[in-house]
Amino acid sequence: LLPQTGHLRRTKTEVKGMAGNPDEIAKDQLISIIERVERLEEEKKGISDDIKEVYAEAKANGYDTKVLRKVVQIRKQDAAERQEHEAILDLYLSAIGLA
Amino acid sequence: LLPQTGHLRRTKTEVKGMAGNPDEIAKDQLISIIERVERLEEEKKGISDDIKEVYAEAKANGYDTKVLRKVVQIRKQDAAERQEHEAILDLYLSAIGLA
Amino acid sequence: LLPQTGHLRRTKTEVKGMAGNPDEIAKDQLISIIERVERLEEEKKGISDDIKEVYAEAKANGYDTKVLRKVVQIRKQDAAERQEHEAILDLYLSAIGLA
Amino acid sequence: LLPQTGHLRRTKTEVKGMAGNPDEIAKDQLISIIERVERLEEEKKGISDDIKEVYAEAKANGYDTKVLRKVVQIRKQDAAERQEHEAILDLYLSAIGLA
DNA sequence: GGAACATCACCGTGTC
DNA sequence: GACACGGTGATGTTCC
Repeated sequence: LLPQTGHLRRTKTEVKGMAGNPDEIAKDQLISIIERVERLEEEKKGISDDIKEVYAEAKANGYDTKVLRKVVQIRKQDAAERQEHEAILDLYLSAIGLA
Repeated sequence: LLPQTGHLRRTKTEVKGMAGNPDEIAKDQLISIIERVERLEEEKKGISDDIKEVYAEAKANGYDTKVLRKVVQIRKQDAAERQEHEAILDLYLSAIGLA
Repeated sequence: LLPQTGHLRRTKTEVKGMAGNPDEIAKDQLISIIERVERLEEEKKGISDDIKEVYAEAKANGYDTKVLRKVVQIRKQDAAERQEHEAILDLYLSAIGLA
Repeated sequence: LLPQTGHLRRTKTEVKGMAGNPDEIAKDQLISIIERVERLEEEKKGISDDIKEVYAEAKANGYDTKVLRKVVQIRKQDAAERQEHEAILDLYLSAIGLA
């Protein structure tokens, strides 16, 4: 679990030092990583729930959520395509020395 | 696409009125729904990127991201399981008439 | 739809040969694939219906199908978990260089 | 877990009878239900795996599995529609007394 | 190839 | 008692 430093780590019981020793630091770092990820995933779940709410509200107003989802999807694709087209254009411009 | 109001809707060209007519309202509402969803999905993507960053940073510090992801997953499962066990208990109690 | 062989395929009308030409073979192969999948999906649906029947019969005998489904689910999870635990152990052992 | 007979069941320790008493029967019945479901779900999983295999084999032969899946889906929809159409036709025929 | 995500179908429930 | 709804579990797709 600990970062791989290229050698087998000393076991915890070998460590007699004060707080601040490498193992402690690594442990804190590990906990920090885990908790940051967990915090972000909670936020992400919150957003997902918000999206569901929007669709639920739309449905309550008589919209067909399946169609709505399709619309959002298509617009996303279009946006991606536009970006793609610009990238190609840039490529062409570069190719003829007009970057 | 428009909310189903139970009758055939007037076509747009029949409408001569000022802003504020039902079609306009419906259109605005539709746009509002789409944009709210799109905004939220952007936020969601941002969070996903943040999570990737955390893992990337961890990897740079020598951690095995595969293991890290596993740890996060296990902790999530454990939390879910605790909840699940309570739900099962309730279910069983109900089943034997001790709700 | 046809398998990509890396070159543009001859159109059907160009082919004058007897049965056994590549296009025929490809066509037969395609039909075979589709029909095998369809046959299997029918079987699968049959099994799903059988499962529904078992639950329906159980319900008729006074069992709470919700609880029954839960029991089946739990047993499946338990089996999966046992497998999972071994996988985690392997992963951890690898992580500390004891693969 | 046991079938609901409308009253709280005697606890097991109250039962002094020989094999063949109602509790034993209920228990056997319960086990039978669970095992039949589990057996069927295994079969179902087997079929699913078979389907995956067919697609894998098709892929190995150069087919685009995404397209293949689409084809299967469309054919299924068509079949369902045909059935639907027949049902509507029957309905109309009944309506005019030509059932 | 496996995990995360979105979609889809089913089941149980409330309503008329 | 059928139909619509929400929640839940399975399936298919995408990303890594």
